[in-house]
Amino acid sequence: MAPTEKITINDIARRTGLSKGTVDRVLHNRGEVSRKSYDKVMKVIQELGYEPNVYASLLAKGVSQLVAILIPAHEPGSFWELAASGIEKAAAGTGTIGIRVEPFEYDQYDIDSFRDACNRLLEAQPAGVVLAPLFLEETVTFAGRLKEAGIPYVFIDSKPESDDYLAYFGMPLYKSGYLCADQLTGGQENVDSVLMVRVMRDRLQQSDPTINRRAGFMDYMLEHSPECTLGNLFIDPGDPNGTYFKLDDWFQEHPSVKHVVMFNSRIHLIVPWLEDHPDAGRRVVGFDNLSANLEALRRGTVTSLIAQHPDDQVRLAVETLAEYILRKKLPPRKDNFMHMDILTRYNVDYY
Amino acid sequence: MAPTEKITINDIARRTGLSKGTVDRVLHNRGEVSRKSYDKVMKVIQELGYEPNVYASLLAKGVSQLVAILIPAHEPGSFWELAASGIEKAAAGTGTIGIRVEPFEYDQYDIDSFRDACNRLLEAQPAGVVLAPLFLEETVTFAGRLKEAGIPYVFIDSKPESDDYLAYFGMPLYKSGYLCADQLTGGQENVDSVLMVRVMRDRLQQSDPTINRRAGFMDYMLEHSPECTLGNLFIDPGDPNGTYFKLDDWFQEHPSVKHVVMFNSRIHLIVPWLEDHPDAGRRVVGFDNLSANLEALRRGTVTSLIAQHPDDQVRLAVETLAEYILRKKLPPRKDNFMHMDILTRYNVDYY
DNA sequence: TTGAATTCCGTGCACGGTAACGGAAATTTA
DNA sequence: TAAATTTCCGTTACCGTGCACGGAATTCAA
Repeated sequence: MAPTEKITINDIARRTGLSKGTVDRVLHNRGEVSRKSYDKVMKVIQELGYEPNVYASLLAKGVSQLVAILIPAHEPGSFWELAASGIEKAAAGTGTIGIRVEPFEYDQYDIDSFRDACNRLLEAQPAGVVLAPLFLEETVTFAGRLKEAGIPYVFIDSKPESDDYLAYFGMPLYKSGYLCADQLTGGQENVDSVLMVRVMRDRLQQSDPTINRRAGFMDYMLEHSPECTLGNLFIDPGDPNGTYFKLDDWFQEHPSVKHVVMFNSRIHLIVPWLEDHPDAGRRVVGFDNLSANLEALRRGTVTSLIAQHPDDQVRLAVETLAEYILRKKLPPRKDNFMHMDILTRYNVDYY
Repeated sequence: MAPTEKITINDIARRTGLSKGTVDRVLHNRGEVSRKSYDKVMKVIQELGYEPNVYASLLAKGVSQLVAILIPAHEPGSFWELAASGIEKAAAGTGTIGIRVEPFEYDQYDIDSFRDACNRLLEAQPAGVVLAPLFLEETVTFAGRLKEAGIPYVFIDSKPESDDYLAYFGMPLYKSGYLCADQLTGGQENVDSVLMVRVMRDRLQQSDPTINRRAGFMDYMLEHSPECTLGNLFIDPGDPNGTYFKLDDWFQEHPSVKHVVMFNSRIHLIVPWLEDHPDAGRRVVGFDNLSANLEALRRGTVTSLIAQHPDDQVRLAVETLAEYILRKKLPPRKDNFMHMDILTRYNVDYY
């Protein structure tokens, strides 16, 4: 029933006058083949357009290949929990036949735990790795080790300057800031004041997606509301009370401000204050579909969220690796910028 | 390396004292097995938690299974072209190992071509079918034939009252109308006038998603802008000039109307008129990411689009069928309401 | 009781590829 | 030149299922 006769390793053996053992050796570059035979086999493979049968290969190999995922521990309600849910999806679907997926987690505030996770990962001898470069420098050196070991890797969320990765899946960060500004202002020109709530970062040398987002945001504002005052308020994610009082103080001084934005996934941190001080005309925009954020969106406290699909990023990363591992196929694009979802209270339910 | 020793059909044969041939016969219910042996085998299968090896199975069978897709012909730039693109995705990815995907197309305005496509489809003896119920009654009877033949099927886009389908993937239509209204008004209360552009339908007994959308839309308006006048204008998709003149006439009479909406994928039909008569304060909302619609969005003529993912619907439908065909696994949910994307000029580029 | 028809089951090959094993041929060494 | 290596290649036994074939055991008919 197949459109064309599937050609097998035996066909190649026959056509070259060699045995399938030899053909297998050239297919997997494991040496012990003379130059002449090698060329002959390669030629016939080209001519016939041979493609190995994945089932047979997997069946013979017996073992499934491991794809390791290196991400921060997914505390409940955090951004990385969303990514982790993609692991199950990737592991579940038929999309990953012959591939096992295993997460290696670390504390995103503890660089030693990161190093530790890297080592554990390498010991597991994965055939491919998915990783999010939180610790920039460490990630680059780790990528070096992977390269040395001949293990392909795919970045998600953001990526370092490196160039040896198989693929990247993430959000266009600058653009997301731009979109964010449009959502915050509702397309209105000449907004006169905006509050940007930011998180104090004590961790060093981390890759910070919010920098690019803020840049995009500010460029939009410059174009559409050049006179706008952009206020900054820094809060500490570990200190809810302090956050609350800081917001109290800030709005005491700027009572007329109607637009509030945060560039990371933690808009939920300021929701308690906002709900204690309701304002019908206020617009609040944040990022990412954490459950706490979604709740606030449903209640109307948050006007809209800009969400990426960390689970899809993981899924696509795994599928890309699977395709590469099982059939040595390179992805069509190295850098894959993914769609940004706009979430409002009216489309959040079927998310 | 596998977590637990994989148990095979031979293990079962040994444990039951029967041969693998017999085990195979009970696994596939193809008879010629005594009641006693059958029970014994089933018992051991339960105990050991046997799961067949997909590779070996596929390898032995040799042929991959066919999943047939029954959709309207995808004229360039039409909604169904988007769905068709999902076929390639489904066929390409490793997601569909062992599964061939083949479209069977018909003219959505010609019921005979639909019947014809149904027959061609059945002759191909598919192991599963994906279908969109455009011709309602015909679809129901066709579903009956599928059921009779023991072929599982999955609905996309919309679904009839039937209950024998394996799964459904589609948009929550009523909700999408609600969301649409929110986008059109930008969250403003007390909009005073809206134009709903509608398409004349000559085809009968078709399932029409726009009915539910309009209902959701009108309920939103009733809640937020009870005084709003909802104007209707019917156009003929085959007559661009007539459309243009009708819009001319209508806006002659209602020059102050700033809100225009369409409930199907053809907002692009009124774009020429809109661009000839620009209005900075106008808001225009439509559905679906046809390329013509996206262009209009980029140019700012259309304010926002509400898009589903017809390609994802097809992909998920195929994967669901694959999972069922290859491993007899039922989908976690029968009815899968999918996310509605809000597209604006600022997030359209990475769509 | 014997032959024929059923029912039920085991055997063995095929599917396409993997990789260990061992041996022939070519090359090097003494 | 014979022996010791090295290079290169064919053979073969799997991997877990599917399925055709044929035979044994049982039931039925005569």
